[in-house]
Amino acid sequence: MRLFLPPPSTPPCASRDPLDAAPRRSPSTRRAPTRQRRGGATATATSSSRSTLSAAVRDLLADDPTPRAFSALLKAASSASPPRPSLGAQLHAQAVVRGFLGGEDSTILATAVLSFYASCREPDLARKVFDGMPRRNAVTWNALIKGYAQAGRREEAILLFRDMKWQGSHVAPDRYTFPALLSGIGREGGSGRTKELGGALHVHIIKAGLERDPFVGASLVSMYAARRTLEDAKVAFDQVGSSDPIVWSSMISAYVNCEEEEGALLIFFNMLCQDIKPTQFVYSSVFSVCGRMGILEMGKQVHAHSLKSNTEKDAAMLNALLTMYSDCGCISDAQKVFSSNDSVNVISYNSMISALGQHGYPKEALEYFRQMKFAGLMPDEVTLLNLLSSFNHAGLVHEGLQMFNSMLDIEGIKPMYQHYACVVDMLARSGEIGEAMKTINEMPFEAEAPLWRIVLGACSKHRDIETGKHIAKMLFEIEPYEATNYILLGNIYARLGRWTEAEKVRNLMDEKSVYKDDASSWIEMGQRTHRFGVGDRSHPISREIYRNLDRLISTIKVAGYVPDISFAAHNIQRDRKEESLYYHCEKLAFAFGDLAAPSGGTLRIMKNLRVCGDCHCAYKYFSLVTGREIILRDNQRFHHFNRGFCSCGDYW
DNA sequence: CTAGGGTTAG
Repeated sequence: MRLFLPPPSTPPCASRDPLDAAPRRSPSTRRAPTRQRRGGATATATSSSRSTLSAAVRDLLADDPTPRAFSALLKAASSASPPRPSLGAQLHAQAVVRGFLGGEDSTILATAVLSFYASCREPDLARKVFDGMPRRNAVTWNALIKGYAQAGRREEAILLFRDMKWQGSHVAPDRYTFPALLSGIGREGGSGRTKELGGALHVHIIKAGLERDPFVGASLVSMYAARRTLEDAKVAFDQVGSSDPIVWSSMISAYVNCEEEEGALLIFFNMLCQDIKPTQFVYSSVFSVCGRMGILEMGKQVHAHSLKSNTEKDAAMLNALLTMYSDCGCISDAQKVFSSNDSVNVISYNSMISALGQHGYPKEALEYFRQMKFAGLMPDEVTLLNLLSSFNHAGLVHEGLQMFNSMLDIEGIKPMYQHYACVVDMLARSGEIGEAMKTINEMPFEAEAPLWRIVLGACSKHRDIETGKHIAKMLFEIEPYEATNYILLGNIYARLGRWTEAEKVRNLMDEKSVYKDDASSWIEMGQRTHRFGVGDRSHPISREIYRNLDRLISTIKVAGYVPDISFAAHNIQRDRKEESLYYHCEKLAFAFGDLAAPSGGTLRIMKNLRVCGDCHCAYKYFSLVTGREIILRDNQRFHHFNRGFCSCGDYW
């Protein structure tokens, strides 16, 4: 496997100025910043399409325009990004003035106006046009249905679908109707009823004989995916039986949506076997899968594949690639992807800021933030959230609070729930549990269980037993089957050495049959991923791994490591607790990596749960005695261990 | 230069 990026021998950005890597953009070429939408074009593309479109409208109105010309320009205006409602409204008004609308033969132009409003998320304006039309055809109905569906007004879209058949006089739903409808009913909100609705539409599709249409099929698959009914999505996918890459990409994202990463990869391989050329959409999804799974080698291979296949790179694909490298622990490669991207957008910056935050580089994140504004891109809610989060990971409470308090005034972004949650986390984590509770009480949102759980975790860390008990009690009522709540409360007792009470909490879990996901850690070596559970002896060279681990433990003990048995499993006798600590999955993964990789090299290790406190301490010593850099990803963030220190500064 | 369609990234 060829490396297309230099191997990660260069240290992460700690020693590099991220601005060196970032592309230089001249602010003078930009107009006043406009807020970028998801999926929007880059700022450069936007400003040019903006001017040409305005010019076209000017030219048109100066001439003696025909209805055909109006239709064509309306079409162009509805695909402008960002949407420009005023331009279309102007054309609409001019068409009225010239008497082009209202007649029997004005259906096409009126439909063009209608779909322009629909594309601007103004279904009510579209409806007005619709109601004023003497004649309508299938295109008209479909455009209006789509307008409502995309604006999230499901019920009205469905009603129109029904009316279309009865009132539309011989206008039958066609292959355009179902995608228009399905794209709207999949999304969040709604409940059992929409689920039935999806199935009912599927029946309509079959009755209409459209189940093999790729457009219909792709939207049907994605509708089921959004409703998280993967089995139904598979049925729809098989029914299409198409080699259309969009149907396949829809199926891949269905797996991703339903958190079936392996399944998504299998579909991808299947696709390659059948010689179906992956699109940017497919690569984006697969990069994301590799990142989530933390499988760098696979990610690199897919990256290489995308380069060889001459797929045109787009912003979304490169952003997914960037995130893949970061998620696999390669922050400097993520920066390289950013630098080589000549169509960076808000999401590129957000992704980079998020990555730097997770890896513990708040200053560098802030630099990208400055660079972003300098480039004329408007920070959005996610930008601010990622910055706050980077401060939180680094324990920069003062800076974080300052940014939070000024975000509305300086950036014009009103704090949302997640911003408050991040601040509460920040306060609680740093020991200001009273302030955290105060913020929860004063914020304009109701705290949800995950936030309470964060505060509970902080109570455990800072030994605040009263607040912890109070929160735990509440959480047990809201979500009695969430194992973490019990474990955190148990930890509070355990940390204070109150073993009987800790035991009581654990017993409560058993009584209610509440289970936690088993901890596991994995490391890639060559083309394989090696996964370890706690006390796992299933690895082919298990003996050598344990021997190496024992050796490592003795060495780090000499260097000063003292085991912390408060992190030992509960159901173990006291005198065995210390020993049980040694066989935590992350220690096994390191012992294996240390054996299998050339000495002195960087090891990247992943864990599905939060890293254990004792293992965190042991890793610092591991890095000291083996001279290795260790990059550990847990379910929260990255830890970079080097020469006996962790990048998190023991604050996490 | 007459109107309508599906799938990606933080």
